[in-house]
Amino acid sequence: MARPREFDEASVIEAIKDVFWNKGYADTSYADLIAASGLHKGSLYAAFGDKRALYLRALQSYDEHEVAGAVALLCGGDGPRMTGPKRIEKLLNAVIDAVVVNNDRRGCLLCNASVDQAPHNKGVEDFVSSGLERMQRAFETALASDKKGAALKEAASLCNAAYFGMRVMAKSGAPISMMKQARNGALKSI
Amino acid sequence: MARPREFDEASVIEAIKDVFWNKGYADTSYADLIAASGLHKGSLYAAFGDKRALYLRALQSYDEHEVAGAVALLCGGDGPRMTGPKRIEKLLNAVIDAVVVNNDRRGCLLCNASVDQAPHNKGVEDFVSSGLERMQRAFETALASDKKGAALKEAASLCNAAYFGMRVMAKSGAPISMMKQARNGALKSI
DNA sequence: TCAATTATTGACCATTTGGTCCATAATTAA
DNA sequence: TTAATTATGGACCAAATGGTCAATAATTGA
Repeated sequence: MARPREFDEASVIEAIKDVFWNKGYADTSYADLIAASGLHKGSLYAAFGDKRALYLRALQSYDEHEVAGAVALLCGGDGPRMTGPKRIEKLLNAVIDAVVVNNDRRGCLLCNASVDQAPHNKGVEDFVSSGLERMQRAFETALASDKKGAALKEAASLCNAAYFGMRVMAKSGAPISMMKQARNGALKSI
Repeated sequence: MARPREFDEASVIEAIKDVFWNKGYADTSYADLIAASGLHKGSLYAAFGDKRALYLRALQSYDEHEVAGAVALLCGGDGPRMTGPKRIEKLLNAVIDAVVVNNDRRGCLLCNASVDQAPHNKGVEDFVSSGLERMQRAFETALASDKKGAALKEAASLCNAAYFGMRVMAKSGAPISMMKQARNGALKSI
C-alpha cells in the first residue's frame, strides 16, 4: 500500500553520529547532516525530527555501540580467559591506539556532549550519566576478583577517572607519552 | 590629550570569562558579552576584537588564575609545610568541593575549550595543551620526594588523568560518591 | 578655551541558521 | 490499472547572529 522507506535507518544514524562526533553540535549544520545522510531536508525531518532529536539518536547509537563495547570488554564478554586487569589494559590501550593508529582525536562523545548539549537537552544528560555509571560498574566487575568492598569501589573509580582523563588527553592533544604513562600508572595501581 | 579608558580591562575579561565558562562558546552571544562587560558593542570590539579574540582572552585569564593556582598548590607555593600527597589531596578535594559547596558543575574551562573551540582557534589548542602539561609537571613536583624516574612520571600522569577525569565527572553530573571514591583511589595509589 | 584624541552609542547590515510546507514522484495492495 | 499512501525535493521563511560604521560625547594637554 505504501511506498517503502528507501534508506536504512541505522546507517543514516551512524553517518549522523560521525558528523556530530567529528564536528560537535554547534558546528554541525543541518546541511552537513543532509549531506551525510544522503537524504533531503524534508525526509530527514519527517524521519527523525529536528537537530536536537538527531543528536539524541546519535548519542544513543554511541551508547549502544561504543559504550556498550567498552563495557563488554571490561566485563569479559569475549570469554573469561582474560583476567580483569588484562581487560583493563586492553581498554586503555584502545584509547591510546585510537590516537596512534587512527589519529583519532575526537575524544569521548559522551564528554563532548556534556559540554555541547547537556544544558539544552535533558536526554543528553541522562545518556552521559548513564554511560559514566555503567563504565564504573564495568570496572568494578573487572576488578571484583582482586578486591572487595570499599577498596574495590575506589580502585574502580580511579580506573574510571583515569580512563576519562585519558580520553580528555587524547582530545586535547596531549603527547602520546603522557597517555602511556597514565596507562602504566593505572595498571600498576591495581 | 586623549580620553582615558573608562573601564578596567582585567575585570571586563573576568566577567567575560565567567560567561563563556558558564554557557560555552556557541551559546554565548555577543549580546551576553555586552551585558556582562557593561560596555557597548562598539567599545567591546574596539577594545578586544571579535568573539574569538574575547574567548582567547578569557582562556588566558583562566590559565593565569585557575590553572596557575592549581599548579602553585601542587608545587607548594604556600610553603613547604605540606607533603606532596597532602597537596594533591587538597587539590582533589577542591574539585569535589566545587560541586558540593558551590554546586559548580561548569567543569574545567580548558577541557570545555577543547570541545568548544580548539578546532577553530589555534591559540585555544595551545592553551589547552600547555595547561595539561603544566599540571603534569606540577604533579611530578608534588611527588618528587616519594618517587623517581619512570615511577614518578607514571604516578604523576595517573594523578593528572584522575584529576581531569574527576573534572569530567563533575561536569557530567556524576554522583559525589563516585568522585570521592576516585579521590580515595588516587590517594591510595601514591 | 580649544584642538586633538579616543570612547561611546546604537542604528544598520549581510549571512546563516534551523525549520516549514507542499506539489510531485514512487511504490504497493487490490 | 488505479487508488491510497508515503517518501522526496527544494523553494521558502522568520529570527538571530556576528560584525561594521559614523556621528556624538567626553576628556585631556597645551
